[in-house]
Amino acid sequence: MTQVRPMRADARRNYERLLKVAAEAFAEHGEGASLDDIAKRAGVGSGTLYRHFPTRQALLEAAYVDRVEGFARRADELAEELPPGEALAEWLYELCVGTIQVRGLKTLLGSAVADASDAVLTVCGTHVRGAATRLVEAARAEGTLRADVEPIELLRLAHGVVGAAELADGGGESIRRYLSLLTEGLRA
Amino acid sequence: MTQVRPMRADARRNYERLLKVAAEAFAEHGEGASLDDIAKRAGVGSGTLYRHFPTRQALLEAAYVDRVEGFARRADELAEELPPGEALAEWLYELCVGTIQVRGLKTLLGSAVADASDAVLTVCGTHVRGAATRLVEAARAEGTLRADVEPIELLRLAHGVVGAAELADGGGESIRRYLSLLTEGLRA
DNA sequence: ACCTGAACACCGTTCAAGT
DNA sequence: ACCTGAACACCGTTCAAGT
Repeated sequence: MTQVRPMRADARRNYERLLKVAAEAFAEHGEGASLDDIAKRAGVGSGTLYRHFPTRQALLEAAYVDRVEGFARRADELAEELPPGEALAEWLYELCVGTIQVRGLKTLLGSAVADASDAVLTVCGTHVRGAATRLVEAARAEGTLRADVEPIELLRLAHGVVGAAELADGGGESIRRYLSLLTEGLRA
Repeated sequence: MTQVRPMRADARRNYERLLKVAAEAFAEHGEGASLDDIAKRAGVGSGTLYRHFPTRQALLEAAYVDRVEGFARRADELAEELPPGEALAEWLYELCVGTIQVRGLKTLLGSAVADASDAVLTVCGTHVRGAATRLVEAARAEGTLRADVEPIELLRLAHGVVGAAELADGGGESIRRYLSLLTEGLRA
């Protein structure tokens, strides 16, 4: 799971600088940010970047894992403050807003809830799925959420809501609107 | 609107070959298909591609405008065959399935329903928005659709459903499931 | 009027050489 | 053990030269 041998001092320094610069670059340019640029701005050779993070996905995940953990913690906060149904609704709203505001996070959360029959479940996937499951179970027990809706379905639909909101202005009001339509349904 | 002067014979031939090859390439590799490759496969210089289609978006739209018109015609067929509510539901289903099956179409339809305060409305946008409006008005009049839902909102949500279904297996069953959740709502 | 394709800029990825 | 940066492959875009 974790490093057996500690990193050499220079390696550790490079690793951390890369993470910091990568988070900024992804936030600024989205998930397609230039890797070469990230390496340059971190003051390391491009090979060093690839040594630490073999794929773009690996770097993206490492750069944003803190934020995703933040969402998971926030779920438990909300569960203590609000009735289950409201806690779930508010959490989904905050998750969508965060996803749309921090560029690069959308792809990461998308792959975290993608059908991963082949790939191993990512760290981010574990966090976000766990949080959703806790909120969903409470809301189901309370009787405010359809019993047949799975946590993963809710996360995928939330990802879809973000996509829909992006086609509008991408602001919080669009997200509220589309989440509300999803919750209430489209029937007259 | 249309060409005033007809194209020179060789220009017209190149134009048509580019469209044909582009449709194949986008279907195969998605919207990111190599433009250089398209030019080569069509047997023209890369400059010729840019002359006819200044942006990737322009080529994408030209290559798929037929299909989008097909969706618009299909809306009117369904409106004749089924009650308004069912016609709308079936059309959205077919639209989503088509969007997911033909790679490259998703981006095109996305930008067709994007908030276009700055850009001019595209041809595809006009078609698809018109079709949705006709179906929505009928369903509203029938009383099976919430009166406050705009056609453009429905199209954006459908785009979101496609995104959600892609995170699952991307098959027709996922689309049916997510469209159903959207229609019925999430409440117990 | 239209086409060609070389030229340029940019990016991802690998790997030989270095410490 | 780790780093560097040149080298290679690939792609988008422009534009001078050609018909």
